[in-house]
Amino acid sequence: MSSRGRPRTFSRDDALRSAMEIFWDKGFDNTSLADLTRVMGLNPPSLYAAFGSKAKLFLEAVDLYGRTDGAGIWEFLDEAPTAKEAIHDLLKRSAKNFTQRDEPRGCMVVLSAPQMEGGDAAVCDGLKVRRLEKQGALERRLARGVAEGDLPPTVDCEAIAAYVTSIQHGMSIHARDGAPRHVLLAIADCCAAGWDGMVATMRKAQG
Amino acid sequence: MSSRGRPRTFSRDDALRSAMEIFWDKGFDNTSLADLTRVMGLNPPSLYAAFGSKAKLFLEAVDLYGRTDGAGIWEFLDEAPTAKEAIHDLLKRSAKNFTQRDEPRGCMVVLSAPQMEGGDAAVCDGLKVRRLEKQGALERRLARGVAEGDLPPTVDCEAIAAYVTSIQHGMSIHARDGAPRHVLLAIADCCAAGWDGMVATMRKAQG
DNA sequence: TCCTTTTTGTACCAATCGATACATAATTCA
DNA sequence: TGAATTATGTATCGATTGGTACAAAAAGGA
Repeated sequence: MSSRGRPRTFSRDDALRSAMEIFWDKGFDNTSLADLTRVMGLNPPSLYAAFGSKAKLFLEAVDLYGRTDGAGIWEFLDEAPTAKEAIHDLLKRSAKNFTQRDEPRGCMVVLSAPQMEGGDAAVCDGLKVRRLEKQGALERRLARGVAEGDLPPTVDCEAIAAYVTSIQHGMSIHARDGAPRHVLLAIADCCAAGWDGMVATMRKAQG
Repeated sequence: MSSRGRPRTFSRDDALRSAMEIFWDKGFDNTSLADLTRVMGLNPPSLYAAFGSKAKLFLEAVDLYGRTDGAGIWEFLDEAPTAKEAIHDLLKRSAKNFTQRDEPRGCMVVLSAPQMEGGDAAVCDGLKVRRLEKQGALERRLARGVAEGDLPPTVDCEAIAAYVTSIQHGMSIHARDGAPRHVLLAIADCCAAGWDGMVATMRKAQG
């Protein structure tokens, strides 16, 4: 593409990963440009030339997170033979992923920028969109379970998807509060233990 | 007490409530001193004389939240005849409380300051302590259910308490993401629908 | 009345925030 | 080689941050 001009002396990918790590650890607001230039090993003009702005860099970092450290959580969702197994596996993977050594605890998409008034709109919306995308994927997986017969047609897939993401998002807060891995795994087991009764009892449009 | 000196011209209680409302809406970091002095109707020296610092004001505001807008959620916890009813009521009240008109959505204790590296330690720890206090109250209510026989003695009260708070904390994020009230209520119903199967299936120390 | 105590408003502090101007260095293309 | 292009390091921008110094004002106590 652009081979003209002075070549950059840093790896864009490495710099982006460093940015991801500190954004994940400190969050968008608590991470300053001084932090970023330090861990990325470059000066502000290079950062802005390569990434545009702090907010754009953050969104690229979130995408990298979704492709790397955050990806494993969702790996078995579509491969699981039943919706029940898919959900239980998702929550167990979340429990493990949120409590790994040498990594910030919890999910970057949930924690790194609170959905508060006055926050950077692009950043907050970007994270919200990513959260809702995963919830949509979950809802589709549940609908597939209905189509394949391992879930009764009476279940409300939207409600259950919201229920499961609620548990998963709450896990991130527990992880940041210091909950040990076995507690997060126990949360996943609570959901699994109640599953059969839930899908048998619940009905759509209970209003 | 101290009747000497020039009397203050503002109501400390009213000012604190105004501070609570904007902290709840914008979060600790996104709320500036300029915001606070504007909505509280006083100048910085008066704010510091009355409340000490931004962080101390915030913690007082959180306490006020716990005594007022956030209190209703927990009202029926100890009065409910069974643990199951107590939990289902707690989550239904949370769903309603988190989606009220003319109030910020979600729980102030969960949302207003993310537990991130580099944040104000007193603020983050203060919120964490309040979260864990509620989780402890929940765990005690479950233990009471065991003692009174409406829960089998095999259940892991710590795990279930973490499971329920996970759902509740996740609800706050859903509320901020714009989920309508009926979706949050459906989450509460999912938990209730699975309850009997969960307590019948789960066992302590499954490791 | 005078002294002490406390609050008030103005004006301001040093520090940090995200973001840039500018000159220089390093490369490709002609 | 010379022109065009891009990246680099230094030094800094205006704005905003949380927090105060200071003197005037308003009360009680002697």
